[in-house]
Amino acid sequence: MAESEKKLIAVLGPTASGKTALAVALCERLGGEAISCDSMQIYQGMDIATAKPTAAEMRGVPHHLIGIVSPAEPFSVAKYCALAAQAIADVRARGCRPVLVGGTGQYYSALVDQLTLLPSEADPDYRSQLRQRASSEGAQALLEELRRVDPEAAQTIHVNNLGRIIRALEIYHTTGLTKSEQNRRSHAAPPLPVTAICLDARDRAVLYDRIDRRVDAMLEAGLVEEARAFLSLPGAATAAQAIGYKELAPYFAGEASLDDCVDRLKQQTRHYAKRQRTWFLRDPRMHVLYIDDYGDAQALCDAAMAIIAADGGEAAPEGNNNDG
RNA sequence: GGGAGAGUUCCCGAGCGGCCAAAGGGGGCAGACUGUAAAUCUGUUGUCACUGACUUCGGUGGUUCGAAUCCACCCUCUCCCA
Repeated sequence: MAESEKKLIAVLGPTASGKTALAVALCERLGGEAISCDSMQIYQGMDIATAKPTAAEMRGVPHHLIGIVSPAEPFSVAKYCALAAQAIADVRARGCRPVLVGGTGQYYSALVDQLTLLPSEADPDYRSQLRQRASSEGAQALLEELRRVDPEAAQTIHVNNLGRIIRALEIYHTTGLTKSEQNRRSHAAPPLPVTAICLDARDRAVLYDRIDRRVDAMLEAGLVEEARAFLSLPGAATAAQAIGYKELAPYFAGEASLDDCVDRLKQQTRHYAKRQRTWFLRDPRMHVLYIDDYGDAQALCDAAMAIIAADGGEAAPEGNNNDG
């Protein structure tokens, strides 16, 4: 089977679930290259906080879309999709198997469902204008305005979610099409054939323990200094949202102890992990692999290979995968 | 030893005679998500036979038609004077 006919492989899951290790192992077995699906690892710097794979972890497997955008640059799903589609094509052209790996659900879904994200770029002036109106007239007024042009969208957006209200109005303002209409048109292309594997833990304590240990390791690796440097940079819209920096700000400001900030950081990471699970696990195409079902990385990789084989993307690996 | 104050549901914290299973926040649990997405937002959170009943506001005993709220004593903690 030609590489271009084989399904894309995707290794997804909550943070600290072991995506990188599994993806690298799969690449080694399948002759693959990893393509990151991570809204924060895409930025330059920010190495510790975003847990970018180290050279040792990559074990020589090429990784794409990591550290390629300046944190000062505005980034978006649409840009990601374009870059990722190109990366997938490049890997295939090289005769290699693309293995998507990451935890950003929105990027993953937009890419794999091949959403056609039409013309509407952000319009900063219009946005700030709406934001002003929201503070003077209230968000309810904006929602009512949206209801007039796009009742369908207004129905699904909560008043408190101002960002979504503004974006919906912005879409109409910049394209003349409603968000609902755009959403319908976005499904012009068929979804990419993919074997998607989501890592998860049956026992949530297992995942949370991994998160705690990872944060501790980040601190040892110099997270505090990286955060101090990052926070002193001028406004980096999207990048500034990364978990790992803003949580330490109270410490730098002398308003909280480092320990308290670190606890907060771990907490925020757990919340994030939950949101990731919610996103990935609702996808009916998702194959779930519970990390606590497997004794070692080898067994986990065998299980993943079995899923890939069963999903029609690859010949079954030699050896057996039955003694998990 | 003397004086002042505090003990509330998983945590913090409001309540100070009925409208209190008890505001608000945190945490937990669940969910949404189409150019901010590691973001933003929603629901839910004593128990049960769940449009009702039952148990709960440090403990015990009172006052009252009625108490988390008032009284007495006890226990614990904080602070001030010795």
